Amino acid sequence: MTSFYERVYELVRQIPEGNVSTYGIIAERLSLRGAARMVGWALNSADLSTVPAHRVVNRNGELSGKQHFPSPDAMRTMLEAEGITFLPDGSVDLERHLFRFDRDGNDAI
DNA sequence: GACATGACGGCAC
DNA sequence: AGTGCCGCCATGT
Repeated sequence: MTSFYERVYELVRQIPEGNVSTYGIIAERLSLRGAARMVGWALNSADLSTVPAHRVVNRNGELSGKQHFPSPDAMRTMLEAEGITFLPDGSVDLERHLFRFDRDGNDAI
């Protein structure tokens, strides 16, 4: 039985390079609407080498999870390396990089 | 088994 | 428009 974490990981892995998603969208995708916290929590136990957790930001485009990376700047650096642009206020330009899982997010896991 | 915690989000004030 | 509170669900103690 697939654990709750694996579902989150599988979904996050589907976020293409140069794109980001939000905890809320992922939670909703897992029928856990309103429980976005669970997503971040799951990522906390995720293997950063196999799960692009850096591509998950809060609904405001802020890197709320940077403190959970090896280095606080790692998240931003990795995103920039993928071509993601940031707004003057330091948040991700969601208008430009938000990935919407356009019904292509394979719900079969 | 109950209580507190947590990488969020929405709504009320 | 900014701040605060409550809700949501899985895990750890």
